[in-house]
Amino acid sequence: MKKRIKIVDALRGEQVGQPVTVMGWVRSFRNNQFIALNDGSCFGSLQIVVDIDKLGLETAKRLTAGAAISVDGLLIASQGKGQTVEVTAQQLEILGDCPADEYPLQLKNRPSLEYLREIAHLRFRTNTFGAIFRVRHALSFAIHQFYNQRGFVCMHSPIITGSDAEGAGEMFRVTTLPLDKLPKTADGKVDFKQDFFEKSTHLTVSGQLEAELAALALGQVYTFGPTFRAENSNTSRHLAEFWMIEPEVAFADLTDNMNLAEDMLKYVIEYALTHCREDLDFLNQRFAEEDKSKPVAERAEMGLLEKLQFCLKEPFQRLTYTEAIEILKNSTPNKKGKFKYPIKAWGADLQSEHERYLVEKHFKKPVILTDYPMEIKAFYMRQNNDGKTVAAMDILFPGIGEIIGGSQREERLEKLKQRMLDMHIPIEEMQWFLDTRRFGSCPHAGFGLGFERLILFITGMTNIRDVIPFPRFPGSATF
RNA sequence: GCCUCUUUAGCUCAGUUGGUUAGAGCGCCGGACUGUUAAUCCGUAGGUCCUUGGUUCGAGCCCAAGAAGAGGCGCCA
Repeated sequence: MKKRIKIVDALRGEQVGQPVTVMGWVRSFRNNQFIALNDGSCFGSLQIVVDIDKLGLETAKRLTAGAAISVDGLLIASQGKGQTVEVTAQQLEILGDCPADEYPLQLKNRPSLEYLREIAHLRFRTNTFGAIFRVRHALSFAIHQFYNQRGFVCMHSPIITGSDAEGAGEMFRVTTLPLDKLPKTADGKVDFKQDFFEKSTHLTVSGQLEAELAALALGQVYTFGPTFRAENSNTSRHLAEFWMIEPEVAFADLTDNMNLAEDMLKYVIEYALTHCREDLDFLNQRFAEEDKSKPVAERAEMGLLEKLQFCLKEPFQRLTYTEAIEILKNSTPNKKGKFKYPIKAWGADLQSEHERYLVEKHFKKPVILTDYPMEIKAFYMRQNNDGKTVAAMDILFPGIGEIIGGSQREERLEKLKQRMLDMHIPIEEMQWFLDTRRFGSCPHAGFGLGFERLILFITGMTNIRDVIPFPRFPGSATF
């Protein structure tokens, strides 16, 4: 293959006056003269100027939207308005035709996100999804960079787990047993001794427990991997397969945990703002247009970029569950009976409507809620001295709700065992986990960040199925 | 899983109280065009009105069931 320069580099204009080869996909062909060429290396397209007589009508007709071409030419300062550089074509080769009468993406059409979801294999080629997936990459990279700079070890926790006590919901079974004739034991149950791992196994719902094991030796670790939930969740915020970041830190308490989470979120937002400017500008514009079509009462108070910058300069609002209940109890919607689930007493689990009120109406900024009632939280969270709350924290973001859930972990063996007994967690199968508390236990804390929810927030998209290349959800594993 | 809404041309959508031959913009196809910027201009074609059943002289429109999609809720990240 001929050596090409990427369009992102060509647009920088440093090579003006030099012969170049560029390759990409035609976005549009105007006036028998101008090709807008995009190669995915950046949001923008490069203008190619062709001489129709030299090119020939037969070739010109094949310059349809989506066609892959290679162009040799001279990179020059643009002779027209609207762009700084362009390429005058000397040689043009069509690498792959794209029949316009069959190709579903035409530049001037406005396909809906729902329609693009049905052709997810092609939606990468649109402005919107190009921008989203470049931002997704940048955020992924920024997360690794953030933890690397702080001396964390990236830990690849297992995807197949033999533990069914991770405590985070319904799991997908992993098996090689023949489903049409399952081997049975004497008492009629499935005989997993004959399965691949000689035991019952599932896809992981969390890497946290494994991360704890590593953190109690390496000090600071994080996982960044796929996570699976077999829940029948039909919302714009849930996926059956999603990516989660789970840091775990030894010698850290709940405050350290909150500081780490807030620092990380701000770091990656800042990273996106400085490294994805062009893509975010487009998404910002898209967000504004979407907003305009909504009824006035539902419109966002801030634009996308404004919202991201606001998050950087304001400290997140930190308050306890107990304080939040007081605010909610005395809130106008609660008094006027506007909540579907009215706040009556301490101990109730907060619903989406309550979280949204706190974040979007009361504080108007990201909120960290801490010290939840023990009864509504997981077994591994550290019990507070009051005997009724645990050192948990949830970070709530506008529009998407819970983006981070975490806690200081219960490091005291007896308290942890008692809690597991109370909650019917099979202690015998969890000895490997309890060993951390037997041998050199120490205070430690961690949290889980839903990667796609972070991308939702930063891109201003509203459906989680639009920020992962090939979404998996109940009834759908196409592509 | 529950509630609400939607489904009309390739895409995005109008379609009046149930009444003749179902419309628009864009795209596609054909033509024109050497400084365009979602290029523009001219012309043509294109429909299982989601499916099935029902009411009616007559259904895109009313009723029932089903399918697909979206939004909200629950579960959570």
